[in-house]
Amino acid sequence: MPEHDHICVRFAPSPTGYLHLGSARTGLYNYVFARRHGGTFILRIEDTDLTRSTDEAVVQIIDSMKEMGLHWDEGPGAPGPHGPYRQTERGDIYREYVQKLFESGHLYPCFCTPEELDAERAAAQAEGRGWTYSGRCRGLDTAEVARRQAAGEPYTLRVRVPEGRTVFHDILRGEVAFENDTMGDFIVVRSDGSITYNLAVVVDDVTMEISHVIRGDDHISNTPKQVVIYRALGARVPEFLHMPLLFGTDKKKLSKRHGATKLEQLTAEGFLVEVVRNYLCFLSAEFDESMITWSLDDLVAHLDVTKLGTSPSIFDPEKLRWMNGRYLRAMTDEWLGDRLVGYLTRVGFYGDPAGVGEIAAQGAQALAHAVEDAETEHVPPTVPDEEQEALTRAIAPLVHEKLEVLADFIPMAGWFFRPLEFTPEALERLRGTAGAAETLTTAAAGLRDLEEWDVPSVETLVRELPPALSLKPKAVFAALRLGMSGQSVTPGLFESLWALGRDNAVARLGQAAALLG
RNA sequence: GGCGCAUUCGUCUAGGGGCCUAGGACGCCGCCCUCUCACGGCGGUAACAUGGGUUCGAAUCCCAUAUGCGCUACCA
Repeated sequence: MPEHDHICVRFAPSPTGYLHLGSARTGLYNYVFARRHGGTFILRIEDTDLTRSTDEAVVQIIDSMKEMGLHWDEGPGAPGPHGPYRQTERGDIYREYVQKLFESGHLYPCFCTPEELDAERAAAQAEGRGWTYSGRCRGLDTAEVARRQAAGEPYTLRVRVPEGRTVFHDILRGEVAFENDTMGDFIVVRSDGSITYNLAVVVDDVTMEISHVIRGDDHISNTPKQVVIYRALGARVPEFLHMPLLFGTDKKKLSKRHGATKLEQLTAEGFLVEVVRNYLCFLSAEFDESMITWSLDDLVAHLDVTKLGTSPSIFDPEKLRWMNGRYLRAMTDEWLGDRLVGYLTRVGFYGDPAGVGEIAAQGAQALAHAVEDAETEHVPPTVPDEEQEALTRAIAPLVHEKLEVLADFIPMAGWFFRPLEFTPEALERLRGTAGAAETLTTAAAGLRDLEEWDVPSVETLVRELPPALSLKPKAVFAALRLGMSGQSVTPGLFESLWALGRDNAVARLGQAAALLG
């Protein structure tokens, strides 16, 4: 996009809640675009809606941005030449521009009351006609305006929209045209003196010298109004890029009903930010496996925002899971160990392995909700003791290829951290396994007497068991697996026994054998 | 209602007039590998919204229709 001397983009969320994944995606693309073209990335908070905006939401948005690694050049906490960066702090600027527009004759006062307008609108609706403002106050002469203002009649300021059509360029769709009479003379300053969204964005984008407006395509219909304002201001109209929206699996705009829609919840479920970030980028773009492990810098180097698709994409948790697993497997065991320790700490696993295990058994979302509750109440997570941390790192290689999300660690390996325990079903299964008691006692004795405590020795011993006891290997493995863990699904048997440590392994098998007696 | 945007397997997409009996990925199914669960490998299932044009030839161009979404506010 080289025709601009300086590329400057902005991401402008309104702080009415946490950072929605769809918005996160918009922020991402803005960031990538800015970095790719050596431009400036501004974070602007659109908090003109006082009733819905909260400072807490601002903090959350900032946290999410930081977690994704999206650093802004200018914005909250990063002062620059285009500040302030919250709309509520830009009142003087807006007033100045309203003055300008008014003096140049692009604005006129309108004394129509909301009631009158509503009535007109209702009438038009009843007849099945479209409605736009009639322009009744457009031709009021100055004397009358002065008289009514003096009388204290409330009024709004409307834009004198010119005849003709408004055409703008969208990078993804080309020329988009609107007939001007479909927008009517719209309000830009309310009767209480506050200004409306369409004016605020334009003034902000003009004063911030934004060269490219990258936002969701739900803004396409607003764009012609904004273009009219740019023209009235004599300002250069930026390039637009309206990205397709993100939907849930029911083809509706993504919302809380679709489960995880915010980054924090996804990471609490065991997804990695890096993966969520990349996944968000690859929607609306061609998928290539090598992209899975891309870093933010790779994204900047390879992702061409101007080649996105134009139809809405659906957020597919299944594919995200798969990508997460691929990413995990591409990393080293040490890396996985670090991440697991961090994740398990966050979800409170080390403080209560059994309790967290139960919650996790109800599903990743249940776990995420529990984490969210703890975090909003600022409950400090329990850090692992030395033994727990070492055990986690020792197990990491054993579960590495079995994990799709980090949370999968808990059902797969949580038993390592708890005393041996059986559900009635598990015990039943152990009883039903041929030669279980004999297998357990023999194995326990063998392990106790093993010369070297390493995986090959354990394996050799265990593999000698079936012929020695005249049992099928399957039966022997099943008995030992159940006997050491109380579960029928675990990481590899030999490795698990080894990781347990000799004493622990022998003790567990002994306990299990005792239960059968 | 008006205006706008969108429309290829269930999902993400490739495709920009003949290379398409439409390719890849997730999911799903089957087989192989295998101590459970997985990983991995192999194979399979499944789509051009509909109707008209234009053209020797259309998933690709044009027009309608349908469907979805958005805007149509003194919301952002």
